[in-house]
Amino acid sequence: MSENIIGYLDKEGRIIDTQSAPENCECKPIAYDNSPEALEIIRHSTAHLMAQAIKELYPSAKFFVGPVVDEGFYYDFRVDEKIGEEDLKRIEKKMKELIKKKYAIEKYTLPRSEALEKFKEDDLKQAVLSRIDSDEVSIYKQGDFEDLCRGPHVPSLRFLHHFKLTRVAGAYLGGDENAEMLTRIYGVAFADKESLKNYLTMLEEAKRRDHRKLGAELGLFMFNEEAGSGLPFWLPKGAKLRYKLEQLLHKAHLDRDYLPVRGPEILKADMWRTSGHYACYGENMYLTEIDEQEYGIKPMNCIGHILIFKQTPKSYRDLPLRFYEYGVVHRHEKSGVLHGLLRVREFTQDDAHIFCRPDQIADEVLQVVEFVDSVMKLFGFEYSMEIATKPDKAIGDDAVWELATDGLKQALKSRNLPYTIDEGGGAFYGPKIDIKITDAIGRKWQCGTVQVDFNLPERFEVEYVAEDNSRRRPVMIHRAILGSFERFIGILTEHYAGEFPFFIAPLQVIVVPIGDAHLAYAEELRSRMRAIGVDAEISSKNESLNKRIRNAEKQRVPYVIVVGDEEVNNRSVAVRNRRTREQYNLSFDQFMVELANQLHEGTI
RNA sequence: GCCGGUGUAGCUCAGCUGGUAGAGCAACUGAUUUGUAAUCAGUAGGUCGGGGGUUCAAGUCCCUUCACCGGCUCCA
Repeated sequence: MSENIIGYLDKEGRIIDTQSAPENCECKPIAYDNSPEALEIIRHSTAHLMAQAIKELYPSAKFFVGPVVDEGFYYDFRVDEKIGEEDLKRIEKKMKELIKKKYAIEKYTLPRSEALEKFKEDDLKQAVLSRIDSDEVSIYKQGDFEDLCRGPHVPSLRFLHHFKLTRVAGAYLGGDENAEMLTRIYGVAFADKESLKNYLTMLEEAKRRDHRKLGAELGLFMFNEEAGSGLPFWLPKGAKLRYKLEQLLHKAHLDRDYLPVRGPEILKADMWRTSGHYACYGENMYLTEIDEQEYGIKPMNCIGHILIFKQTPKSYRDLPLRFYEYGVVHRHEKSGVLHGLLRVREFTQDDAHIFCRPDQIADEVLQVVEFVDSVMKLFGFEYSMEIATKPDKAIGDDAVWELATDGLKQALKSRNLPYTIDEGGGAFYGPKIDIKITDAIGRKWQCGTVQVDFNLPERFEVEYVAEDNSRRRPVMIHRAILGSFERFIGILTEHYAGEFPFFIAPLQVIVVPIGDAHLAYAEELRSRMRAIGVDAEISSKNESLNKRIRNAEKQRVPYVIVVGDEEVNNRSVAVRNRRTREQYNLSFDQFMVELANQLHEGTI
């Protein structure tokens, strides 16, 4: 065995560790490096090493499972003591001590029945065994620590060096909300020091971009403890940013033949019974009573649009009919899931419902997908699409679901658009395409969604008159591009690290007059900029020039312009361009042209 | 909702084993009128998240509640 080999890939592409490989295996060796296969082995073994360390520090610990996940690994276990962030350092230290002992990692197998007997005192191991079908199970042993495990593992602890335990968490046994909660520790591991360092740097970068931190620094939004959690307040800068986004998208909707509508915030509970929300979504709804009648605050906007559609008889000539609304919705999200602007209890969706004939579905879905594409490109997001199918809690026949799901698949296939399947992830009334965007530092977020719905039109007896004068049922396509303004602005803030593109920046230009003598000129510049719709402010407080420039830069304003004697005399500006990080001089008229061009970039 | 953690001036934080609060920045006032990332000086700011308890004495200990943070489950 070569020094550097930690496992093999067999013909089917499965990873086999050195402990399991047969003598004359015709397998491809896996070297100790950062390949996905090698990392899988390294991380899994690091999880075991962590378990061994935990067992030494907390002898009462019992272990459940310790798999490899996206960026690292975790191990779930039960322990009498409370484990906090500080304890991670102790565990890491113990892990390093264990490495020095250079234990080999050995494997042996047992018949299932013997394993059941061997672990009869350990209910968590029993739980693991109950999830395994095979008659034979494997045990890995390092020093005096052994664990029921499928592998793969590195040959020896001496291969483990570059790891870090990142967080402690609680996790339900088997992911079941009603089951016991175990302690989970997450960690990361790499084959070399540099990769670990890069990963930790990325975490720092994510922290630096955190929209909650930037939101406070830039004066975008706030929350108020007394007012209630999950209820955002938009501060002037944030409201401006949001307003610009709304305007931009409003124009885009009008260009695409959408019609603005608006429904009420609260509807009688019977409406929600008809729609199925009461039964399927009731636990997330805020209900109240008015004049002895039960009402529900809307968690979605569909009903309003349906009732507006039904207000007058519709002809096939009216279809597709596209209603859109910046719909404020309220959802009782569990307290523990609230997270800045990314998960709140009151939010505004850029929601639309397209009423169309079944044969128009594919076209409409594609148009929405193209709409999404142009918005994502505008903000420089990559994205992927996922088709989510019928969930457990759902309304409507399987046949209808299949029809709708096929419609979505066909639309994407017709343009060779790639997608993956999220089994059981659909809305209760129909399947959907979820759009997952990838931000500047590689994180994925779900925002936009397209949902095909045959069920609500049925329940509300929505119809149109066809060419042959018969009554037909339209299909509803629910869709959102941004998802919600709250979540999208949170993501945008992190994507741009607070340096928003000019066309949505809440404050676009700060004019810094060097002295009082230049104030009149600065004011003239400001009013001319305002006249073309540019948000400009003057920084004329009695502070040093350097400090005023520093403060302007900290606000991440796209342009800081400095004006003194020279500029007043030449009717020019000294520009600091935040995007290009350049400093240059322009006549004011030229600068105005530059601003107008930048404003125009926000058109889709 | 569940597990673990945190909560001191607008913000970032200090306050040892209980002896009734402190810094920097921000704010305000004055001086300074500045050429590209923090001018100097002074003033004012806190029922230590809320409520209850233990104690001669609580920011510090206990209970409870609210909010936030890291996750789980859920989700735009």
